[in-house]
Amino acid sequence: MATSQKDTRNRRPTLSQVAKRAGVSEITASRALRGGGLVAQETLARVEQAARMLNYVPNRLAGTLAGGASRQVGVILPSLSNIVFADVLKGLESRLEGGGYHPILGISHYDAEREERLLRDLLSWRPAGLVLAPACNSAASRALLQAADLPVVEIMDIDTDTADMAVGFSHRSAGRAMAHFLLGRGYRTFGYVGHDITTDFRAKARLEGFREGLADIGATLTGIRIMEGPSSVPLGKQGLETLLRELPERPDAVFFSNDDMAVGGVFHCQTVGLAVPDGIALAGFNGLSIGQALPTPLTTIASNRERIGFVAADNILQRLLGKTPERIQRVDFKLIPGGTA
Amino acid sequence: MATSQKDTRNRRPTLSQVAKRAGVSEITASRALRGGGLVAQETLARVEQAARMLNYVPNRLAGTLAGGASRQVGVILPSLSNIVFADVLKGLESRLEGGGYHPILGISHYDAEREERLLRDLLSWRPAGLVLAPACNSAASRALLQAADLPVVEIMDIDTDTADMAVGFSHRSAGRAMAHFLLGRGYRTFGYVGHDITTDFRAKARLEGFREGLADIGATLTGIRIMEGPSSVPLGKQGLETLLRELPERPDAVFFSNDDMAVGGVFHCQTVGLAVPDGIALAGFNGLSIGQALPTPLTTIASNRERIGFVAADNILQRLLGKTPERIQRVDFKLIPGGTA
DNA sequence: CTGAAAGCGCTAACAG
DNA sequence: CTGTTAGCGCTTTCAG
Repeated sequence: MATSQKDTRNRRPTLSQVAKRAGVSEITASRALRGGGLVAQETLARVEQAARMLNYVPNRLAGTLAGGASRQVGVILPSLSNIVFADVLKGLESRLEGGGYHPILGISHYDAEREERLLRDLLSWRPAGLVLAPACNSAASRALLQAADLPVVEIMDIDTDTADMAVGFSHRSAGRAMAHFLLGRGYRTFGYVGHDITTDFRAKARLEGFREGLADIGATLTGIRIMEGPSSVPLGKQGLETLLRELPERPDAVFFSNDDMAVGGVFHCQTVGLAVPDGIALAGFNGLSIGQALPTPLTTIASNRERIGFVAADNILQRLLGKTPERIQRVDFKLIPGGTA
Repeated sequence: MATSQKDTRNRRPTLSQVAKRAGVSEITASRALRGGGLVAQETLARVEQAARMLNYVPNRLAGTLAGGASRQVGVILPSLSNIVFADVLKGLESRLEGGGYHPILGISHYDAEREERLLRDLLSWRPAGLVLAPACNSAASRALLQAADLPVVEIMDIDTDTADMAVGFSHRSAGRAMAHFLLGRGYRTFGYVGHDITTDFRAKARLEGFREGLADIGATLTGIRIMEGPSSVPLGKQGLETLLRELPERPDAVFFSNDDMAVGGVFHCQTVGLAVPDGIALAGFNGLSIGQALPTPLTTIASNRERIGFVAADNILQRLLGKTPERIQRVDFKLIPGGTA
């Protein structure tokens, strides 16, 4: 009876079975399997063989609960709708994987409440660390993080207050940089086409920076078009079309919330036969490969997203090794002149 | 001494502390917090308050170990380099999140050995289920899955043997469909530009299907250009350029391994002033929004990637509820005529 | 180098 | 509706 119950409930071999088979105690089997040379060569071989024969897969829930380190890292991203956060995740995963760690993922959809719930959920798995691209700056989230007492890396922007560590660059500065570049090219009237900035506060920071940059010589935005929904190529196409229709005079240059949107702008111009950059100059943000493959490469600002993910993961791992990386790590943007502005 | 040790090691409040504070036993607190109405209203309120005051975050490692269901789902994808698998992951996450589950992620990089290691690693967390886009068909992986005794969904292609459940469509059929469509349009000579098909066996299946489809009327591929590295817009651009340079006669139509590559092809034609589709017809695969936003929308085959992820997650959850979804669930492709072929 | 004992934080199984 | 008892599978002490 008791046997049959065990059979149905959990047939997976346990460490104790491995130990029995190898003729050693549980703890010796444990030490052998975890490596570290605390066990005689011969014993090690016997345990390893026993494990192999039984097709043993350790139970890390038990291991972690008993005091081992977790080897899971919580990751909260606001979206997976464009390649940007996929790139970040790729960088994260590649560094974590190297250390034997795995990301547990949550998507906040730029929603504070959701972010908070995710934080709680992921924390309940007692991860070794946390990486998040904050969707906003909620006090509740901050409190949770502070109390959690584990390495936390906030990624993408470094302008907001940091609970623990931050990796990324200043989006505000990026906006300013683009403003200055376009001014340097001689453009004097400007438009902006963006996706929903009430949710994407980094896009908003870029826009603010852009405005500040223009203000440095007294220039301003003559037209702004904010589209609803997540950014995309079609949305940018539609956005530029709308902006130009609404505006009495065509601006010299248009800055887009990101490259997806800007490529859409390029397509609009191709469609209506408007020359770029002579008829109108266009600039994006992110440095996606698609923009660079256009017949006329897109003027944009490259962000090193994969590296941001990689460095963030690395910071967590460093911390777990007892080191203390810089609180704020810059992975800076780079302006790409391109040919559209 | 003992106290100070406890302080440093783990200051997080436990269920027992919550229980004490609420004046009930641990198990009552447990029942209260898990919901289900097994506890008196008043008791529930007291426990909830105690938990809130202590800022209690349950330890799911302990919970799962003690017999609860895991609420983690292992996910293995071959790549995050283009939007395709990000879309899948998005669909997966959105369904899992609704059920209170979270994905633990691994990227196989189309490598069998790596996939196997990931499988072991993820299994060691005792997930409630597994979703994977197989990178290949390794026997070792299959054995692991069979022995694991948990719901497993293989996604993307449904042509290969399925260990448990499968969600997706036949990539071979997709290739055939495109061949037939192009033949129907009157094209008679064909080229192919792809990325590395030794690793991406789904792209390979599409190519084989395409060949078969052409063979149905005795047509063949006059030129094939396989590029190294992961697919991208620049790679497709370069690929078409190379193909056309190498070929004595320009083919009527070129099929690309996917939309990223095909958009690159479109850009090449724009660059050299080759008319599409009159000078040359181009077709892709995936139905990415970028292709549809081109001045001339790309002829392609749309795959419903987000839905594949969603359905896969749903199958896992169904299974955990004791239901038995169809072993093979079709989320079919759809040919989009577009204007480039 | 190996082992015995104790316990991580929680929940299933029985009782009341 | 609530409590007691006994683990889950592993690792940390502390002893040899």
